Amino acid sequence: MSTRERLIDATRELLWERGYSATSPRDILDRADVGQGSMYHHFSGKAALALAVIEGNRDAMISAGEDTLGGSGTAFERISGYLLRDRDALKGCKMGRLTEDSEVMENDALRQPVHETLLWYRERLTALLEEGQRDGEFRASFVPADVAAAIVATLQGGYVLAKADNSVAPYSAAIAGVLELLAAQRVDSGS
Amino acid sequence: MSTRERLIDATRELLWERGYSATSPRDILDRADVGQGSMYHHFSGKAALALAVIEGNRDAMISAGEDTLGGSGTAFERISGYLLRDRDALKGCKMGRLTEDSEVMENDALRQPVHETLLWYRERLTALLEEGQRDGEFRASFVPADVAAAIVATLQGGYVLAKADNSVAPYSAAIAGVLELLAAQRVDSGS
DNA sequence: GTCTATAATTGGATAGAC
DNA sequence: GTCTATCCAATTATAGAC
Repeated sequence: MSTRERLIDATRELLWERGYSATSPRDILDRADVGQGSMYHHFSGKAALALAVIEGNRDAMISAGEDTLGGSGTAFERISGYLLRDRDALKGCKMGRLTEDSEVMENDALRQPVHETLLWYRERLTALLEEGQRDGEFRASFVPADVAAAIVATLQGGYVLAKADNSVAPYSAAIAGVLELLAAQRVDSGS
Repeated sequence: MSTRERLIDATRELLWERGYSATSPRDILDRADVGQGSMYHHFSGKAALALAVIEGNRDAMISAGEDTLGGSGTAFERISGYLLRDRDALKGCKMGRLTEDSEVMENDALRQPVHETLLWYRERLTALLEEGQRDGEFRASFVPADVAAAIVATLQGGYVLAKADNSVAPYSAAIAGVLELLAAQRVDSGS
């Protein structure tokens, strides 16, 4: 693995674990086992390195999302597959956590890929819910864009609850809760 | 207002705006318009000052929650009143944001009041949803503790979406979405 | 109780050897 | 391309005057 790749990987891990502000160049160099000069040879500084990482995360997350949400099965099956995907809830979302990092939110270049990722998920879920309503799978009694936002928010908020509780239990409960409510929207749900 | 109170207020604002790690003693002293020595006279350091603030936030948030969730009206009315309460979504939750601050989560004393606050809300909403099911207001087709976690998570995640979008729109959509799903659980909802 | 001065450490970046 | 040495500012805390 190249020095550049080692820098990217170390930064990716640290941004996930501690965020941007709390990650120092020294932390990155120690974890990548690289000298001071190498980082400033490959990148103009900490912000440029972080930007490369965050843009890579955006691409990977959108790709993974399309694999799950654009797969086969009913809309409900695809959404529940997405929500129940195996995750380390105590680590949280590598994108979502950056929204609580002021330094990231105040830097338009860094905020942009975070924005694009979460927007993509809301839009993709909106399209899937609309499809479900059109096909008669779901009742027409909810607004797809609203429920899409609620689904993404439940995931993001589930991580918040897990971290506060130092336990995955409230994350799992939140996911289960939104699925129970969504299941009741299926026309064959018997309600 | 006493020097001590000014220190507390300045710290409360800064913890909400930037979190704990990104707030320096100097930031606090500047905003409180207090000299270096005063802070170390009233508190043992930054952590002790933050603890006083976070515990105060916990007490205020639980008190405000009981006012709304323990008020009059049906369970649905009280929950929608809580969710639709006027909030500055771009500022987010002063407690929730601390869960993304590693320094806070790794300090048990600081994490404890954050945990207690979010736990209290989940438990209070669970009790309210159970009450609604017992009274025949809600169907028995959902697990109260799951939906309670989903409601709190939607709020917390709604703030994440708002910050990423630099707009309150996705926050409002997420709240609307969870309310649309919950409304369908009312026995007189016609679904 | 509050102030200014200062210390020790870390954060982020640069210089220049190899 | 990578390294070590170094620089300047900011962070957190202490000392000691008033």
